Amino acid sequence: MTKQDELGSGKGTHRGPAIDIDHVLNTAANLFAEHGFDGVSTREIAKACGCSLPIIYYHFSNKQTLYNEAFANRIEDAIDIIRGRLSDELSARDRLKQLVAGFFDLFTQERSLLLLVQRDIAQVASTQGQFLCRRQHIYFMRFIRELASEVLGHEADAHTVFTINAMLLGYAEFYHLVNEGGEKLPGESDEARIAALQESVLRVLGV
Amino acid sequence: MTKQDELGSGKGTHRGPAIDIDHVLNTAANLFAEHGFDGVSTREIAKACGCSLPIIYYHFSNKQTLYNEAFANRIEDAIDIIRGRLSDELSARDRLKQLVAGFFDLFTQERSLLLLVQRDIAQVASTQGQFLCRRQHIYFMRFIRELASEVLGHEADAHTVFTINAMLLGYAEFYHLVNEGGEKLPGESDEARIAALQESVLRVLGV
DNA sequence: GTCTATAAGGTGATAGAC
DNA sequence: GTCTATCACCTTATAGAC
Repeated sequence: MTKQDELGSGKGTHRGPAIDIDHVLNTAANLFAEHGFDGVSTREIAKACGCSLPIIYYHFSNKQTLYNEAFANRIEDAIDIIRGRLSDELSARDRLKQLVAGFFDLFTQERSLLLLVQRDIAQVASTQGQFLCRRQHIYFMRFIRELASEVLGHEADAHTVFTINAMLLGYAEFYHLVNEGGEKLPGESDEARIAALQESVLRVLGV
Repeated sequence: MTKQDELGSGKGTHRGPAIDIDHVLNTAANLFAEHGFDGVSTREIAKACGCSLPIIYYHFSNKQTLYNEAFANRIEDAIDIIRGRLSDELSARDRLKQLVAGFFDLFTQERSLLLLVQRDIAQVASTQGQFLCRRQHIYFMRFIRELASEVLGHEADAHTVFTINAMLLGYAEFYHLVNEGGEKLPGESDEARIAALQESVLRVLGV
């Protein structure tokens, strides 16, 4: 929400901005994803951004705010990216398959996105955090329910939708776990994995 | 009662042990689960245990060691608990259903166990941590593969096993997320959820 | 084995000069 | 807006008395 002025709107007497807000948000998101909120210090973030610590605090009131904005900045477009890949001309079944493929691509290719979501989920389930991606979560579940219902020809029940959602997230988690862990992923290529995952989703739907 | 510990073999001139190792491990596991490795200090753990900080360091060489041992202590019996619930007399299909129910019960009833596993997985996928529950993970996947193969009558393919595993973990994660998040879980009771989850697993298998 | 006291350094955050 | 310097506190870990 709080997208900054970017540049140029200031007093104008000084040299150009020494800090690129978008760069800070991206760098912070990556570090938070890797090490978690408590695992990275504001000093480390400043250093990684090539700027001083106080300038961070000048633009973000505190560490939590920086985290929240970095998180939002990284995840805000995620749903739109998946949605943008759907072509309306296809059948509901094929759109559902595209949805699965889009989710797979997004969360396997951008590891930091998944890590942020993972940490977000874990925090909600422990310290009653705020569930920063609640909006996206609800939206995505509704999305699946609509497509699933269209495929089925009747309203999909809550449990099936819940399970499909869980399967997709769990799959992405295991994907990175197995991959970075040095073990062998199932299938020969990501295309084959997507096809198999789509097949599994349709099976859970019973079609 | 049973556990009071075996270090009475020391000098013997002092009063009894002021520290219960098992209590420390349990307390530490709970705190680490809630707040993560970096989110809790050794001081907080000592305080929660009702003992001094140095005595922690006397028994555990450093914080990481305490974490590893607390983690191991909490997760070591997990697989056995699930396995112990299986009765050999049943069909492979029913044993697979029991496996799913056991997994569900274990990871939904003991939230801290799931949180530890979640954090472990996230860490492997980021800082190349050690994957503390690697052994259990491999064991569980093999377990599923064996039962699934028996149900199918032929060797289950890697992707199906992978997906089922992912579905079970993702389900448990979402269970806590939705539950603590104040939203409504699918189904009317855990029994109904288990039944639906078993059904989904069998559908993924295609039986 | 257990304690008090403390070392050595990192943390979030800010004051104040420019 | 951006910096240097700094505050007050917290961190992991240990030394040394008992």
